[in-house]
Amino acid sequence: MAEEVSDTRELWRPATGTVTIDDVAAAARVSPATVSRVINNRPIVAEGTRQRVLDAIERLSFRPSSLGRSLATRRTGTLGLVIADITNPFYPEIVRGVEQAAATHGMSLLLYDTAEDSEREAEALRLLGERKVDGVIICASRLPEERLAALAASDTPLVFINRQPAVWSIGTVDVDQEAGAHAAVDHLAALGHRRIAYIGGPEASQVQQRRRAAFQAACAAHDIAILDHDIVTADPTIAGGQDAGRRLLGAASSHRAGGHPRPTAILAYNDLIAVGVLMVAQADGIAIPAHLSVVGHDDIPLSAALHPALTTVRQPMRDLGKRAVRLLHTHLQHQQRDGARDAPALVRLAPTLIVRASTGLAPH
Amino acid sequence: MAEEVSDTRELWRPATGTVTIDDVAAAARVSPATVSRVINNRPIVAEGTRQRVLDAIERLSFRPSSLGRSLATRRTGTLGLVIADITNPFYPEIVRGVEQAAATHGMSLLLYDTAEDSEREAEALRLLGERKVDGVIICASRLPEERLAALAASDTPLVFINRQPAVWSIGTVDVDQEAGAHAAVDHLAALGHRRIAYIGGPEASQVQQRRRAAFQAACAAHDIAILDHDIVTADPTIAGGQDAGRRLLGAASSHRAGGHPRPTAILAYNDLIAVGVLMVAQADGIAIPAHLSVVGHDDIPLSAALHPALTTVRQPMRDLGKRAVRLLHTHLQHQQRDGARDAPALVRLAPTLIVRASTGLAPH
DNA sequence: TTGAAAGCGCTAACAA
DNA sequence: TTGTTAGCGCTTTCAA
Repeated sequence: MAEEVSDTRELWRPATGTVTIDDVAAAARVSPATVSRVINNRPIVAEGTRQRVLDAIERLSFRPSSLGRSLATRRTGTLGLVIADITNPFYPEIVRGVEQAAATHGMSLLLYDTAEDSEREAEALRLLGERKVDGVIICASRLPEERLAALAASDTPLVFINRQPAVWSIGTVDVDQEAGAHAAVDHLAALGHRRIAYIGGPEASQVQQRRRAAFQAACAAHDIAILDHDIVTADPTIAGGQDAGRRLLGAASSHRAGGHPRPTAILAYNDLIAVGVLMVAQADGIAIPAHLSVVGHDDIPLSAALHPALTTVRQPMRDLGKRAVRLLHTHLQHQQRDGARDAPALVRLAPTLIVRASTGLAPH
Repeated sequence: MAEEVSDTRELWRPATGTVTIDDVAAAARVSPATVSRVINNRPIVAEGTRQRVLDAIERLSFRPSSLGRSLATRRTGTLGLVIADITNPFYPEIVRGVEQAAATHGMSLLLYDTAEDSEREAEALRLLGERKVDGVIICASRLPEERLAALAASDTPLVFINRQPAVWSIGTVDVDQEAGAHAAVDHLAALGHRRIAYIGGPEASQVQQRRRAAFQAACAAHDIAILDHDIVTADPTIAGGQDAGRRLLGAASSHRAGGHPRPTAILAYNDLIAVGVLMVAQADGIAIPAHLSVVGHDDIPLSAALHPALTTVRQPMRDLGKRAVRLLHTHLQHQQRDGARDAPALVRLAPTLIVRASTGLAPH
């Protein structure tokens, strides 16, 4: 008889396509509430009942819908991750870190790649607002403060990677850019370099601003003067680096030969730019590191594979991702008990200078 | 008076935290249905009413919850994307393609990075089953057919990238591996190479199987004999390539000097492996391409930046992603009109041999 | 230990 | 053109 009923159900169901908790309840001759208790491992279910329910679940191959559940519990088990450029090898490492940490808590990832476009960043934030994710991690936000504030007005917990916004948020995980730039300049100074150029990245990036300022401070600390035209900016790509490299190296040698001999060392905003510089230098017959030393930032896998291998300020990418998730997760736990909002947290990780073959003694 | 009411509402709301469609309806003095019509741009709303509703939405800063909507419409506007390894530069390009195409249709991306682990792939598929995404794209599935069949039993439309499974699915987008391997071998043969080795990737990868088979067929077509120990496998990483390179190059010269002189050319499963080979060759003083020619697969950005730059069989990564979304999307449209299921589609894209500096005339 | 009932936020007939 | 009503699939008091 019970078979009859469940059979009928199973015949009905294919019409709509989905097996629901009510189907399982009917098949197991219990109430939906009990099925809910079983799938959520509530201990207060008689063993016999539990088995009957589990059987029915198996028989109907029931998959509880997270939509219904989310609506009822106000939890989606989903994290939003907004990143600036997935094709820049820096970011996949962060995604990996976030993904792993999220998986630990059984959470899924809604990914938005903004392609360094703040409009798309805004759109992603808008979409995430509707999707009621449990939290959002923004990696390398390019949005101006005002717009950020407007979008962050939502009640979704927000964690930033590599940006400390003025707006309220759970917190920020970033890297001590000052320490990184100092280490790089110290290294170059120790090699005897007195003329160092800096190739910056996207001006909208807080990291870029901090790296440049730290570079200037570090040079000052070493009594190294910086020529105005030795600070340039570039797209944070290999092509951008080639372009900037040509301006920095080509201009000096051809247009104003003798006027401003070219710098003996270059610090780049990221490794991709540094790689571009390496390429144009080699094409121009400028020997690395004999004639020119180059230092990057990030330590993407590519950097170790190059010839010469790139000296760079390594960023702990995976950790950035993991710590961001941890921040979010502890906040979510906290929030459940008491609704209190703590002050924004700041987790600052240390970079590491990785010395490789692209830096050497200053020429002369 | 209306002000009074909405004010009261606004004071109430913060308690629960969310503004709902009912709040807006009350504030605008219309029914929830009308608010729904407005936010979905249904044309049958009087202009005056629409304005009142829009005002209320603005005033309460109402963000419709996609959870409620999804539950009611049975559409989530979300795509699942399962990829094998986000840190392999091959995949971010595909993610970018998928993301862009998905954004075109206003869809979001649930990303799962399996780290080349089929258990995590299974877990991702399980999670996606509960999340009722509108469709799933699996890029480089590593799951054995049986398990895939079990998991694919779900009613979620499935599109594969770079795998043609036996199980039913919407379809597959892949690359003509045979054409790629043939082009590579033709190129090497034309340069006079008669001893070519192949370094394979993950055996669970259908692409790997097809590339190796095509390599063998192409060699046969050129009357090139393949030595057994000239076919090896490696992790699809730079480290894996270094390892395989050492086995292939080191073993020949040291252990059995004179017995089997080393191959004069190597075709690698992917560019990362090829880069690893390049590195150990250079470390061992084997000149590229004078003593050894190397060809990779993919054309990741790194490949053009190397010295020597890598000759490789370029895969149209972005297009793979875009076409996969297109397949899914047209299916979803189709499905709405008639529930008919078409036969699985197969979109096969052409690779391109990119000749660079890592290949040259065979020695002698 | 179990069930009944209400409700999470939205849409979609059907009426009016 | 608008409102009423009934769900979508699940959880969760409160009673039994």
